Amino acid sequence: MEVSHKKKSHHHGDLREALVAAGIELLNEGGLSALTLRKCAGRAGVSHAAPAHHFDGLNGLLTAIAARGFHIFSRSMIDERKKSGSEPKAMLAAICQGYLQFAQDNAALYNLMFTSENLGFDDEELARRSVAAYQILAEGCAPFASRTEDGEKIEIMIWSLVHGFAGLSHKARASNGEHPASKVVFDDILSILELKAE
Amino acid sequence: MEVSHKKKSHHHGDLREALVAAGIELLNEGGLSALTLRKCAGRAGVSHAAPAHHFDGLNGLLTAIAARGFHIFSRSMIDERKKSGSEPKAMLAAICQGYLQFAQDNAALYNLMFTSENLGFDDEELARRSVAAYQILAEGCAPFASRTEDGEKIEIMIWSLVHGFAGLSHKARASNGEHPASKVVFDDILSILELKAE
DNA sequence: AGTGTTACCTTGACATCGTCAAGTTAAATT
DNA sequence: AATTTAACTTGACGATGTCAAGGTAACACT
Repeated sequence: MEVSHKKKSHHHGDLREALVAAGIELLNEGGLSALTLRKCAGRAGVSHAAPAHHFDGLNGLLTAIAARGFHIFSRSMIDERKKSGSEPKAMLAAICQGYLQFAQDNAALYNLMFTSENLGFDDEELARRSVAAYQILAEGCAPFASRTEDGEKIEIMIWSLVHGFAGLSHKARASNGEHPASKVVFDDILSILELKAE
Repeated sequence: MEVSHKKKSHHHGDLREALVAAGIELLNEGGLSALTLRKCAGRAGVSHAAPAHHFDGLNGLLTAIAARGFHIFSRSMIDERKKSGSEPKAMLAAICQGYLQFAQDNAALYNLMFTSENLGFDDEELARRSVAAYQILAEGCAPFASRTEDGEKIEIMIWSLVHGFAGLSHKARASNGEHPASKVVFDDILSILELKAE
């Protein structure tokens, strides 16, 4: 008996992973309304009821997809951070760049991760991956937390800022560019903050 | 023939309004997944296909609900602003308070308004109401736009901040209080900005 | 090697959903 | 009063999530 993850047994090679991948594909192609248990099953080449043996219904699949989303999300932030120098301000800007890049390239997945009502809060993998993503942003904020101010407040402020900007940018792209947020780039906003390290 | 709004004719008094109200009720009670054309029709006391004569399918109803949402949203910000003094900083804080109060009391409706893919972008009422809501926030930001900095950037920054904070607060309430954003209040974040009028 | 067990998947059914076509009833118009 | 039109109903269709029951291939064990 296996530990429940990574089933590589018979009929299908790794159905669980194939279903998650198919779900992300559908999300990118047609948004949340295009993501369907039956269509995921179809793309994976199995019958419509097969997913039930790997996930607790649709919400279970959504939870697994969100968990995978947070993994990709973290990678996007880390990749950008690696490309920046070691200067605190540049690093934070790079992390935010990775944040916004992911949100832009995976809009439907991002919304699923952050605004879905039906995710399993208690899922271990989802909790771990989302906390890990937050850690990256928090590390980027750490140099700017002076001893008088609570570092947590800085984190929440930056997180709110980038999260909010991502959401508004989505709407800016949906509307036909009439949206106020479309003309402004995030770096300008960060510079207004006049953050100072230490 | 009427102008399409405010049908007070026969069988039902004002079905259009009743359907929107029922939709908001369902949204508050069970989230987006509980919002159904057929259930709205049922609550309004009409048959399942009646809504089709007032809205362009489900997306049309969602659009009307979102438009009504922006109206309530604007009222919430205006109400709080009235309760504050005339000092610029207090006014902006009050507007944000009304913003966050609405987002908290109507979480599902708020998410529908800001993250739904299926709203009619081109709907006249929705566009008008959402622009009106943005105006309120923009007016609150105006005193802080120095001539050297583009006022629009300040608006986007504040909007991103409060929008992002609202979204994170939703997740903080969904998770069981373990979320970082739950311990911090928005006023603390606003004070970090050290905004100065003029 | 043969047998039983179990994990993996299929088939079929059901209720619910959005949508469409056609019909019905009541109001408005002429 | 007759006709037109607006408001709603009825019935049907395909798609969806979920459940129950069955089948099949891999594995375990004697």
